[in-house]
Amino acid sequence: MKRQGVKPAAQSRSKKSRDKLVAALEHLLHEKSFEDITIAEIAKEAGLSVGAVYGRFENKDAFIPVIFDLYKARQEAFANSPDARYMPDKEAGLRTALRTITKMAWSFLKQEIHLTRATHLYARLRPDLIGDEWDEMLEAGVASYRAIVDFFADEIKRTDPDEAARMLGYTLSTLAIERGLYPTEGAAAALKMDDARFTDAMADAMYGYLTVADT
Amino acid sequence: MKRQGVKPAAQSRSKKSRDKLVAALEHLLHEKSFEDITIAEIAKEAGLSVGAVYGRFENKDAFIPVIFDLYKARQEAFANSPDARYMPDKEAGLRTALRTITKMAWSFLKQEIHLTRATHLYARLRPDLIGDEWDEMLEAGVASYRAIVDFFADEIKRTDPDEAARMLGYTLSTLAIERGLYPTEGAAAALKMDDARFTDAMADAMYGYLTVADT
Amino acid sequence: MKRQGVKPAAQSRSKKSRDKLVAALEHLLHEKSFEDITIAEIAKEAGLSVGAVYGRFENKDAFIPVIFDLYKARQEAFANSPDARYMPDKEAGLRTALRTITKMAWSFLKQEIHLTRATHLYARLRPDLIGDEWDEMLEAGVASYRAIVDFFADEIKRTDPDEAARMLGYTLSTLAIERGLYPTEGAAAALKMDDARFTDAMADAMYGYLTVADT
Amino acid sequence: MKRQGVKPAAQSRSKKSRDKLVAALEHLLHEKSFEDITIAEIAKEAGLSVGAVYGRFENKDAFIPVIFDLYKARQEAFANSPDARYMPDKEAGLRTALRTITKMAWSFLKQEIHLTRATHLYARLRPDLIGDEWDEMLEAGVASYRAIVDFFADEIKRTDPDEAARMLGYTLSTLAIERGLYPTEGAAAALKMDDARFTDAMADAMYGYLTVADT
DNA sequence: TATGAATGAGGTTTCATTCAT
DNA sequence: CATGAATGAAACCTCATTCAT
Repeated sequence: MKRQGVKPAAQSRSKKSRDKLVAALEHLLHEKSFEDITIAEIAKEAGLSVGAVYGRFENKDAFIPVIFDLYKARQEAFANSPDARYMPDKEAGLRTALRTITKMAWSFLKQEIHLTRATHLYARLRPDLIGDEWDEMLEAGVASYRAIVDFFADEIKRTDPDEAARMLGYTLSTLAIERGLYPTEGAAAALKMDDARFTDAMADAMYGYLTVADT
Repeated sequence: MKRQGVKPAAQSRSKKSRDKLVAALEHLLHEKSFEDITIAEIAKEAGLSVGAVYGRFENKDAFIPVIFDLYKARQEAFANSPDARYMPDKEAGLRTALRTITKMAWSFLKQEIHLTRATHLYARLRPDLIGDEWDEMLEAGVASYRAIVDFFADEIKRTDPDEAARMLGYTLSTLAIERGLYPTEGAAAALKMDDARFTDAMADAMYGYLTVADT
Repeated sequence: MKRQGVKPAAQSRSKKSRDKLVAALEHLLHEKSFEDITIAEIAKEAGLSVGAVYGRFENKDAFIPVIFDLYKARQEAFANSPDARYMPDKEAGLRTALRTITKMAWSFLKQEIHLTRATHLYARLRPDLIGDEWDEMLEAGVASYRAIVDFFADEIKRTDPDEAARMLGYTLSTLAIERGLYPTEGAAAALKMDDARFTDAMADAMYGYLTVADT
Repeated sequence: MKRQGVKPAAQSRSKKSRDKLVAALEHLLHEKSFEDITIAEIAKEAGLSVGAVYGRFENKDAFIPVIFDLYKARQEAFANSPDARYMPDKEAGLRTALRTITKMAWSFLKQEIHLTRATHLYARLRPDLIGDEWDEMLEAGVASYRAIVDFFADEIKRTDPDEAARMLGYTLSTLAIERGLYPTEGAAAALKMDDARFTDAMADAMYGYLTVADT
């Protein structure tokens, strides 16, 4: 499915321009929100003209899906990186598995805070601009959590493994992102723990959730 | 502490105008984000002129603390309402207590989604505009969770009750807000549960967390 | 002639209010230009309300003649003060007389810089708001210079004493005001002399002018 | 030194727009004060849009240095024009030289009254917006007067030639500007002379000043 | 008459988008 | 295709003046 608003790159020069613009945007996202970034700034940062931006992107909104795509690409890259190569180990048990997973997720988040922030924000502000891949990505996440749940089925007391996997995904993602993005504002401000303690606490909560019967 | 940017109201007419403006803003927040609301709209909604707005508020930013205050007031009102009158019951046990609490919190959230959304957003976008009361509110929340933790001390295995109370507060608040505000976007989109099941799941996760030894 | 725009004061309370307003305006003129002073500021400085200002003055412009009147009153007060009691002395001669006069004029100027500035500025910006008294004041000045010219007629070579008196008034006033009001800006900035040397230089220029035959 | 607030023009179209804006401003200055001129008027007069104005000038204040520059350029142009080509002549003497100079200065002033008015006003209202060139211009003026003083050294009785040159510059400039800009208001209103008589009177005053011993 | 809240016209400024070169 | 100047629709904000209390 062709992404709406993004123009095709007929020449390789264009492809390069597009990449420069995306890199420029990502760079600027480290400093300020997308809302506060102007087209002129993106152009300047990319070493291109304003007109060139509109040669590649139909309008400013067309950059938003790019942020999503970038985020998704980073996530996939991380999933395939040595840091994320993880094989669950029956011996070690569910709790250890969860602790490993939360550490990995946290590690990814720290690397990509600016993209996560923007993605997070615009998934809420402009949900209309996200494509179906978003759902696919979420479902892929659910599937990988489901694999864990199935792998440790004997330790787990939840009756609905799909629901359990979804709650697992939702909770870990939400808790990590909130603290990752806004450690000093909002609810996380009252959380007086270091990162290691925090990831373990999340793992413990999930361990408790999974191992408690849902009557 | 006088709120910066909000002008004092010497006449009662002025007080009424301020109230009208605040009510107008709150009403508009149901429909759109603060960013997208113009001063002219607030004025019109309040049945006043643009100048009257500036007579009460130094500039548009001066409305942001008002949103915080409103949110805080609603929370306090809820805490003192019959809906929130809850006495923990030793017989019923920790798990029941947590399920009651999550239901109550969820109920409040549903009532005040628009304020929560705005508060949540601007606590992140403009942290400079929040006063110290925010921290006080957070700490009050921690204290109430601490009371629960202490009350059910015999059921709880966590060694650090303060840390446990903070994790409790952080998790419940974060998970509820995320689903409450953005049920169909972001991580919550993959969460296929009804509200009752969701609040119970949160409660279970916290029950599991508290009753698992932290080795 | 009733001053246009200034309302009559029927009660003595009003008279007092008017005086308070005028004093407030004069005080504010020390700090900023009339243009930059708002009605609200004048009211506040006077300890009155905005409405009370409009009870005494039809509009903001109605304050301008007040500035003129104030200036005129100060000038008259100075003219009748011991500092300005000056009797020309034949023995001492014209040059000495001129030096005395320039010193006196300079002294007045230093006292009333803020009023002179405002008067000067608004005589140019809003000439329509000055009454006939201005011309009367100018002519009174010419008359007093004419008295000097006549008194020292034997030293003076100018054929037209009226013209000489007018040039005298114009030059002394203009040169003094420019340096007095804007010592560091404009032409005065290049004038590296102390005040005494400056007043003497003006006197010398006038002495030279009067004692040179006009062919 | 690049002028602050004025944006660089990369394309020649832009340069033309800037020129159009400056010309438009100058044209409007014939009719009203800078204060009373709006950005929209400048834009309209230049046949451009409001946005185009902000493309060339950071804000309204950025026009003020332009007025100064324009004034300076006009002065330099005049200095190099045939009208101002003047060689002092020992035979003719100092008095003749001064009369020629005052006539020339007056002639320039009459040509550029609107610019002089604006320059004069804003040098006082916004001294922060003038660059160093202003001082340079003043000193250049002093230097040219100093040349006259030195040239006619034998006729002159003043002991300090630098001071004499500065007083000469200050007096001629100040007296001419006052009458030139506000012939019917302020002190000049009482000056009943035609222009020729006035320039001669200024010359005579300066002649008298220079040829009187300063004891 | 006094008060000060309310009015609203008018100005400045921003920036996504277009388009002549 | 690239450039960046030009457009113009909003938005914010000010303050002299009015007017209900």
